[in-house]
Amino acid sequence: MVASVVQRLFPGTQVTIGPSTEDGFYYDFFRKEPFTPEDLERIEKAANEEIKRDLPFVRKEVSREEALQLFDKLGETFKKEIVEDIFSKGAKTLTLYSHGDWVDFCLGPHAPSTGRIGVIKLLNVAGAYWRGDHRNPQLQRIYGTAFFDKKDLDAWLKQQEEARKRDHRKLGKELDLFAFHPAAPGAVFWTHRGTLLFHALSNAMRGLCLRNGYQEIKTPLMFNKMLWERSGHWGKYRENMFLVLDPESKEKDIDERATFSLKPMNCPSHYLFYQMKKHSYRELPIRYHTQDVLHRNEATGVLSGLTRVRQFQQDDAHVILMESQIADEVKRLTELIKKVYDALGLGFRAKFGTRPPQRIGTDEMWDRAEAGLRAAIEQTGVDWMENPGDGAFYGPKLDFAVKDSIGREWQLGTIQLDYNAPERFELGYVGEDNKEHRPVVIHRAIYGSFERFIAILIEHFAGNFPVWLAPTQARIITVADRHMEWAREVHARLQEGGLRIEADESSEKLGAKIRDAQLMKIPYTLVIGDKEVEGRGVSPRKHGEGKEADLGFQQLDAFAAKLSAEARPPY
RNA sequence: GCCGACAUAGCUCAGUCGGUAGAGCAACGGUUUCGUAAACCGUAGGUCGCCGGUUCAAGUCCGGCUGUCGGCUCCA
Repeated sequence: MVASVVQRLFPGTQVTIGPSTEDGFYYDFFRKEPFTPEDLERIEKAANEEIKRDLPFVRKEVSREEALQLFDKLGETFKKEIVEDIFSKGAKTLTLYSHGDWVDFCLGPHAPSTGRIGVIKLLNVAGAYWRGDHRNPQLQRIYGTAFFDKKDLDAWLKQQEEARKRDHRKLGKELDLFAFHPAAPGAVFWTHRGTLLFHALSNAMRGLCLRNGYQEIKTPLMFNKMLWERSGHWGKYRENMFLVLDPESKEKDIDERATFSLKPMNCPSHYLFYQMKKHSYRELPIRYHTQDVLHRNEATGVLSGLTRVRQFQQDDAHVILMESQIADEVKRLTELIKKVYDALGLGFRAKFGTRPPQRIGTDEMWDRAEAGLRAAIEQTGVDWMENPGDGAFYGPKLDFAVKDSIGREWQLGTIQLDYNAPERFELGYVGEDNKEHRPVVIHRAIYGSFERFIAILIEHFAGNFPVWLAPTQARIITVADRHMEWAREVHARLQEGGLRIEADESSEKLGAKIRDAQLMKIPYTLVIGDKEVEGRGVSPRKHGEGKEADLGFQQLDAFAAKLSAEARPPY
């Protein structure tokens, strides 16, 4: 119906496709002039008037010839292309739906009439490529949604607005966690508070890896291009790599001038590391964990807050193992991921990417690899779906995805089998038979990148971090200056216990200091006045509103023990 | 990279028709010493993202660039 209104208001506009989405719909149009925000308002108004006319939707089945003739007459070249497609895939007829004198095809079903639609709200307009291919003409996509009545729409809009309040970019500024500067697009400035949060996560992962048979290593950040040629990155990934060019070189070709590249991934350097010694089958699986900085030269248009950056760190690991160990290892990994996500309360979905059309290795190998992954995921009981053909060319994978506050799904953790790398790098181990064998590699990350993971966590907790993650775990505030001495002692003693404590020594009133601490979403505010000085204790106030917030007087040692317990990572 | 929008003080934002930039908070100085979400008075703070153009005059209009945002493509 929106398309019919667009064609009436903007003659000459061609229609293409207009499917429904999770929370609304979009329709792609081909028109030279861009739709302005004002145009959207006009379209929305006209569409809602059309609803009131309550025109019936009429269904009709037509043959290929009839359909082509119809859309040819209407001058709808994009529609004709889809019609051809539908019939070439074996359809016998095409279902048309019309209302008034406007007609489109659709599998249906449709509502009986336009009056049933309720209320339409157009949200925004964006560019999109015909058939999702950037070599094709660019279309204009109008996004919108519809509800049975205005009240539901308003409620939904309000909810969207609430979600935007927990946007990590907004909270990152408000809670003083990170910043960006035009001088380094896509690279994060972590503030002290943000760095504390980063390290809390990073150290928890270190501990987890240490307890699960990993060795943490660090490898160079920059490598001679010969390494990338060997790994295949030079051929497949070079446009995403930051290259170091030889200033002396007179070569025009950037390929020839390049000498080194910043690493976009850790894998090749882990293979080099593995090869520095000879390995026995008894050592396998060997697990290397690295949290080094990576650089990927992402296209300007895709950068977005912390979720898509050019410089980032992963909780990356590569497991080198025998094929017979895959099923067991994948199960352990899936359980590890589940443990971490569950501890944080993150709802996630696993996506099982199976063999793509373009791939290496035998079908028998893929059968084994996919079966191993499938068995592992089924045993752990996590929510998963199959993404046929979404595996990497070198092996199948499991991706773990979580939604952000506005509903966009981001891939975080991943488990990928790799049969290609061991060949390229000629990795080997000495087997029981005293002969050289080829191992398999598993690439895995649990957080994915710290940057993206932190973005998701900020939105998930709306900035209200649990004590173990909170940059400041408690802030000390005094009622009057005469309480400063005890406050400083409390500060020092808690800090000595390894806790992240700060003190507000300003001359503000208590209420103002409480408010400041609350706005920073600090888990505990420790009030110190006459009572606390005398009793050698503190009066903690838990973050959040309400009468229960004030926990009342507590001895310092008792509170310190409680806070320390809460400060321990849950994994 | 492509399409569109946006860019004003540290932050959030106002700035009408083109006539020489403003608020609140934060900061700084002073006063205040107070018991659970904002004490009071004062001061300072700006190359209106950058470059160019139109104009007697540009935050305002036009063009280019950079960055950000919403999508698309991409995402080993």
